[in-house]
Amino acid sequence: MGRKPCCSKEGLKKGSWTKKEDLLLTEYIKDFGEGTGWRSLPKKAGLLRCGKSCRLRWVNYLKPGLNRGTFTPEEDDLIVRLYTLLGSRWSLIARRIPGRTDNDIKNYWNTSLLKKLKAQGNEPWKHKSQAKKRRRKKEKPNVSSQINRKNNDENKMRRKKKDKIVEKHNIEDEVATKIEEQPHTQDSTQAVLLAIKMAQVVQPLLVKSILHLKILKIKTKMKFLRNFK
DNA sequence: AACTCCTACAACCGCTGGTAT
DNA sequence: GATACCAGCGGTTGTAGGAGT
Repeated sequence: MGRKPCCSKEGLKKGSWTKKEDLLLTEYIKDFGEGTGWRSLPKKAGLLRCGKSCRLRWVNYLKPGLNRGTFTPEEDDLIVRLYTLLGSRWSLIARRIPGRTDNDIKNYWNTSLLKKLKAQGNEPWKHKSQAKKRRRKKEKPNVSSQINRKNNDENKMRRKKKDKIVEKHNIEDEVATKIEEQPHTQDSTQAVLLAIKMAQVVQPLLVKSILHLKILKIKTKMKFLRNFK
């Protein structure tokens, strides 16, 4: 049984948002907050949009505190460094740049920054596409139930070690902070070199966190098998 | 003025992880 | 354990508007 697509329902509006729609969404979130569930929000707010579309509009455009101005050299520098280390994990990068959204940064990267870097002969590290990686996984024949089963097992384990995952996030934070602490440079060649250098510094931290999780997974499995006996 | 091309960015789509039942 | 739902993420597409001819 497949999942119903959320945005293909008949009667739902697509395309650019009108001022009236923006107002309805803003007013609703002002009154009831973001945490009421995006799925049900459009109906409650009187909008003919899907929840996903509402979320995107709010997060990327209407949310207070967004910085919609041009990117500063400092921001460019930070984006380059974070991209070199993290790849296209835009949400993670956006969290380190106040007022900027993942969509903003992604667009800016794809339309301006990448070209700028290429023109200067400074192509940053190429990271494997996350979506392609995901799609490759999906291409395996008839594996949805296997994946689900695997996911469930992992979910249970994850619940047990939630605290440990928090530790991993702390390490990621530590890494990002280390990058931010580096002095700003006007020259993008230096920025890329610095980023590579930083990647070498923080790599052991990330490897440590990944290994940590893998060990935990094995330990949990062993424990489960012992109990099963 | 009319057309084409290019750029920037808003919005969409498909997917995954987390969670509830 | 299986299934379904939801929120969020990242790649891609659509399009408005500006620049060039």
